[in-house]
Amino acid sequence: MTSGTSQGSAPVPGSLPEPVGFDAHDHGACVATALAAAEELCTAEGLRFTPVRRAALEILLHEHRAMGAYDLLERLHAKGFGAQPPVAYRALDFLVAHGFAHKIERLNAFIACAHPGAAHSPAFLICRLCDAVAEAQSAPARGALGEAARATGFRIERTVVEALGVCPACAETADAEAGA
Amino acid sequence: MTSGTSQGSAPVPGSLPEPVGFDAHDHGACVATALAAAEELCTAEGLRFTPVRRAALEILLHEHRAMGAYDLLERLHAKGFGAQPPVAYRALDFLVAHGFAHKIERLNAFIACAHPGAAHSPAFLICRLCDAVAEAQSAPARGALGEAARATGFRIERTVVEALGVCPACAETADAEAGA
DNA sequence: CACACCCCTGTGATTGTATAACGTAACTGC
DNA sequence: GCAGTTACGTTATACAATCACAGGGGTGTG
Repeated sequence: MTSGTSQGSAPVPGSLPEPVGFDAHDHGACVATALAAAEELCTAEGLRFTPVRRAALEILLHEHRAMGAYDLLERLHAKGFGAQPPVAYRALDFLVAHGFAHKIERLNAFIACAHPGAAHSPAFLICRLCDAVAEAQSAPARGALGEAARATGFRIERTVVEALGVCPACAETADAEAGA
Repeated sequence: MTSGTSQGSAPVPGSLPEPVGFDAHDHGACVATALAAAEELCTAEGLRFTPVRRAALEILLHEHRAMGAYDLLERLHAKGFGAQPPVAYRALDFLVAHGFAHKIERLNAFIACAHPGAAHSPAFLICRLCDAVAEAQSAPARGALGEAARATGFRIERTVVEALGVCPACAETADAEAGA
């Protein structure tokens, strides 16, 4: 539970945080499902799920990892869309604003939401070795900060919760190397 | 109450997040105290509290708000230090690494630590209108995420907790404007 | 003392992230 | 068709961060 994002695909720690290898991955189904859900949600809410926005979400879902805005821009351009930064940023703004994607502040990167539709304030587990990101729920964090905020009269609207550390796969590899 | 940082100096919401007006502020004393404490800590730990690093901390303490790296760089340069980004980033790396300052990921900015010396994992309250930042404690947040992490085998090393919202001063102004 | 070594500092150049500003195109309702 | 609104395309630029390389000033050893 709570997890549901990357993690499983954890690459070799020393390597670059590249696509790793989705060649024979069965993302196809889950990507299609998520896209359909997003489309339905947009229709229901009167939002315009335009081609760029759809393509951006599709790419994020397909990659299944945190992507930089310029990475996304490159892919969008390859698909025939514009090549200028605002193309990517406007699509990302839309996706983030409506909960289809999240921004990982620590990485200056974006990732498709793992629990689309559900109203949630997400928390992330970020591996500092392979940059894999897992999405969890953070509602409880409001209890801790909420008190401090109430005491000072601060009105919380949104929270960013990101835990840095080492994912299971990388920890295993690191331990093995340390032992050798 | 946890606070202790900016907040009190809250400017007009529409205006720029400028220094506001520290003219007749009595920071002098607390800046000196914090600097002395940092120096002592460095001596104790065998760290080199070099002139650039000291000047950087002094500026952050004096400003008493979240500063961009280039803001800091400008000030350092005005004090006779180098003018290139690495000058500021290296000093900031040192200060952050040893707990004398924190990075506010959401703002890509840095702020002097409000509880120097004490081992802590800080949380921040960030006003989206005036960019004022207050530092609180977040240790409890680990309870929430800690469980999720344990379940997945993720080893947490550091947490970033940042709450976005509206500070008391800005809320007051906004309410007044809404009523008018 | 000479030497190598390491850490810190300085500089130039480059990459990456994000937004401002402006005009245009497309969809909506009348 | 026309006006209002929203999204898109393009140019340019501000801001954030890193790379690569050149000196300088300690310290420890021979």
